Amino acid sequence: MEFKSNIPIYLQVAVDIKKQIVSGSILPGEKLPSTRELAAAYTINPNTVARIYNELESQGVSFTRRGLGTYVSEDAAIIRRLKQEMSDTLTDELINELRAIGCTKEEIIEKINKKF
Amino acid sequence: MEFKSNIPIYLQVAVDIKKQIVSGSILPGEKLPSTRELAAAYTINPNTVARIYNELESQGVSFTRRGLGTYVSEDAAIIRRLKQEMSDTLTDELINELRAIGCTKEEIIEKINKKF
Amino acid sequence: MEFKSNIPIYLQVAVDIKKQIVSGSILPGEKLPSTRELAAAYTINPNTVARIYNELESQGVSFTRRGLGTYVSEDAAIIRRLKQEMSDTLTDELINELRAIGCTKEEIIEKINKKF
Amino acid sequence: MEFKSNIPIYLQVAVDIKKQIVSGSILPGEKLPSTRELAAAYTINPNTVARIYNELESQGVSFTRRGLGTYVSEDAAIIRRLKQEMSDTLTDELINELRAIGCTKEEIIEKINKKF
DNA sequence: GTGGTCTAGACCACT
DNA sequence: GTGGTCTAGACCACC
Repeated sequence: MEFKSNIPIYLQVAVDIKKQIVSGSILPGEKLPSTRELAAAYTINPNTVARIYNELESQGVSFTRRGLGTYVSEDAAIIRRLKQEMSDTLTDELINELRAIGCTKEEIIEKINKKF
Repeated sequence: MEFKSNIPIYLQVAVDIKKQIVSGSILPGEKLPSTRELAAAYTINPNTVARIYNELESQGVSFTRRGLGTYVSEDAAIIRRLKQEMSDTLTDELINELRAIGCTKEEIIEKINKKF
Repeated sequence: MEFKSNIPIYLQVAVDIKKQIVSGSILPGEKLPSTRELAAAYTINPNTVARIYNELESQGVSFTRRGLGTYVSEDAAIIRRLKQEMSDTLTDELINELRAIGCTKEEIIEKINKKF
Repeated sequence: MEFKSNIPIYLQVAVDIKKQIVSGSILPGEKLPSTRELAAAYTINPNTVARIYNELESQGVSFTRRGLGTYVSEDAAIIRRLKQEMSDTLTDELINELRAIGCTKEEIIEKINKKF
């Protein structure tokens, strides 16, 4: 994965993991990679991974079992909320960018109907 | 403007200018800033500006008048095509992301109806 | 301030600051010490202070102005919620400890009536 | 049991034992563990245990029968006084904290009525 | 083995 | 000056 320079790595990776959770490629209750594994996978510092897992945990997306590892939350409501948030963000971006270049609401909806 | 590290600056600026053209903040036939002006505005190298104007001209978006400067094309069809291209690219990208996290077409359209 | 060994420093200091906010010795909107100042005051590492302010911010207790500093939230509802949380925690502790040594509810209430 | 770093271990263990006596999990007249047993139970030094029993005996909570061991006092008045002391100390501490964050007597009593 | 915490020191962007 | 991020390396508690 390549990182964008203007967004903190820990946020980019957190979003990446959240996408995998929301899309179902990581299941509720599933164990996430160990901090050292993930650090190696992204070639980042283990402390940065700790921060990522911290971020996820503070959002209720994951929880940790001491000495065992970090797990995805099994709470379906949280996963739903997460999907809601992420799709809202993406939709907002879509609307703003298209509006900036002068698209009307109808044009946008037409595009989506055609492209999806 | 902030540049992303993984995309050439000249492309990022070209897209930025094209957005302004497509949205109407720069009008057909209008004179674009001089190389030195644009270099100063974006705090980039004048060589990079030359590349930007090359890029725009090769797409038919602008043309140069020897000794006078660079002008936006007056051909409405080209501007329309440009808007079409840009909005398509944006829509494709974001729809892919939205699909990846499991959004249906109906969900997206509903969101747009609500937020626009 | 002396730290208890079994509780993370960043949590102890965060609680300490929250007490000051709830009790009114730090007012809503007031500027908190700079990270380096607080680090010196508690003789801890600036990184640990960053974590403390992070913790407070993620709880909505504070916010930061880039290049200016960290400020206590001006949202009265958040301060109220904070007081609620902290008094609940203390009351729970009081109840649990006294119950552990065999006090009845009536004894506890009598004590409070007498001591307060 | 976890020890706090800033309070002598012998005092922490003495309090722990007194809690058990006051709550009734250790009965009046009951034999307390031998020095070596208690040292093993808390993984502390036998010398520290001697100090603990000294502390208890000086408060009249326990007494030693030469060659037999240490026993909890059978004097109900002493146990009552002990309970009084311990619950007073605890209540004082926590009431101070609650007052410091601006809780009124009524709020605390209401909370206790709700939670107990 | 796991995550959690802390220090030290660096570089960045913003004001 | 401010906070924000990241790396490096250490030690701890839990399993």
